Amino acid sequence: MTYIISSMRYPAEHKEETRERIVQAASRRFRRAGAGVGIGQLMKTLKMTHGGFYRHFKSKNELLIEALDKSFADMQARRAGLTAKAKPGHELETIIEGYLSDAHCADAAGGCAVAALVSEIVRQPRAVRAAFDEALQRGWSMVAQFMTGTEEERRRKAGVLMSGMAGTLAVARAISDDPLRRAFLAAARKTYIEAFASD
Amino acid sequence: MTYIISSMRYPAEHKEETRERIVQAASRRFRRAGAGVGIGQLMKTLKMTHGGFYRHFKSKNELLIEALDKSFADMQARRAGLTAKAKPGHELETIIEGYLSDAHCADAAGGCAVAALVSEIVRQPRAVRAAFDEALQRGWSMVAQFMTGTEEERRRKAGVLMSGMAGTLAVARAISDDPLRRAFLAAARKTYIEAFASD
DNA sequence: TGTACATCAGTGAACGCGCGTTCACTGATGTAC
DNA sequence: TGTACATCAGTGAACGCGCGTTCACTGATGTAC
Repeated sequence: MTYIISSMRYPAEHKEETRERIVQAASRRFRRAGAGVGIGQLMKTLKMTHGGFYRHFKSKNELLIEALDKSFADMQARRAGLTAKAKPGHELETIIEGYLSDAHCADAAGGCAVAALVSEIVRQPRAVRAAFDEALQRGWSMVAQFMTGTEEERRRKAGVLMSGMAGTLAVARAISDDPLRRAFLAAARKTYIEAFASD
Repeated sequence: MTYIISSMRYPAEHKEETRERIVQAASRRFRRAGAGVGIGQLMKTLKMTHGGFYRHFKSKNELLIEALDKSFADMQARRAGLTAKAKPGHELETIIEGYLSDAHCADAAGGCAVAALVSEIVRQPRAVRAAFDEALQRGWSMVAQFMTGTEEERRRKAGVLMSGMAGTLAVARAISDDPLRRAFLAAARKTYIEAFASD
């Protein structure tokens, strides 16, 4: 009974660590290069071969789902840190400034998964879409706490704000002229703050 | 001299017609299924084989660019028709209502290319990105005429509005629950109209 | 402490598949006479 | 009007390539004694 468990050659952490390294790398890669990134390319980054991948995940979709979850969790954590340090009553402003910053625009790999992958998600299998969907709602309700109105209203407002900013950020990334892109982001920050954080 | 010209077997329109049918089909297909759609699949829709494609385009990228231009042109035309029929002073409201309508949400193939393809565009070759970029600016300046402020301000406001709505629409398409999606779109229409069309 | 054995994370060849692109061809049509 | 010929839009086999996934294997490590 305990035989099976005690016969593990590696410390239990070893495998778990590799798995996490894969999820971590995938989370960044997918955001930077899209959901079309191959298992082979990905494993090469980790100095491993593609075959070993299937010791950890039963399919690429399983990885995509976990990588998305990781992206959202990281974003959530960073946002929590940001709002905790913000002047009370200015949390929304801080969120908007951060989301539409030049830094976030330049760092797709470490940024919001919605901005990086929106239009690709609709084309993914049901399970992936469902994971994305859920994470989305979770992310929004965190932002909703800084809104005014009934709970329903606050959740909706948060959704409109966050999805709008995601679109704006994604479009900003498609603008190739540097000063134009920066001016566009600045205008967007101003507009979103006026519309959502000026009560 | 005239020999070469006069020796064409088909009426000059024939080839041009086929080419236009390809662009038309591609324009819809790319918006529905993403830029990853294959030449083979596409030509099959038109009851042709993939080989003939290269009589009309020198590469898939050339088609992508033309299909994007077509998508933008169609959208522009539809928008012009909509605003022409709108009550004077209510053009922006009409644009927002139309863009964030349930109908547009359900019709990705016939809808806005930005909402359908934003996050994929950044990963396309330079030439494609440039075409997208230009079309974007053209589309925005059309909407800008209904804004207030200096020309610069109006263009920026138009960009923020349109890119925000594109993100919101793209996210709405990822929401799988039907009533939730509709409520989300309704909330978005209200928010965008208040923020942009209530002067 | 030293040796025999079991485990299994990771390797790399192989699979079937669809991709973008090329190319020798076919056959319907137009023109020349 | 009838026949011979030229054109070229469209066909379909073939190419090299990367994909997701499978699988027999290797070899470093842990456990049993």
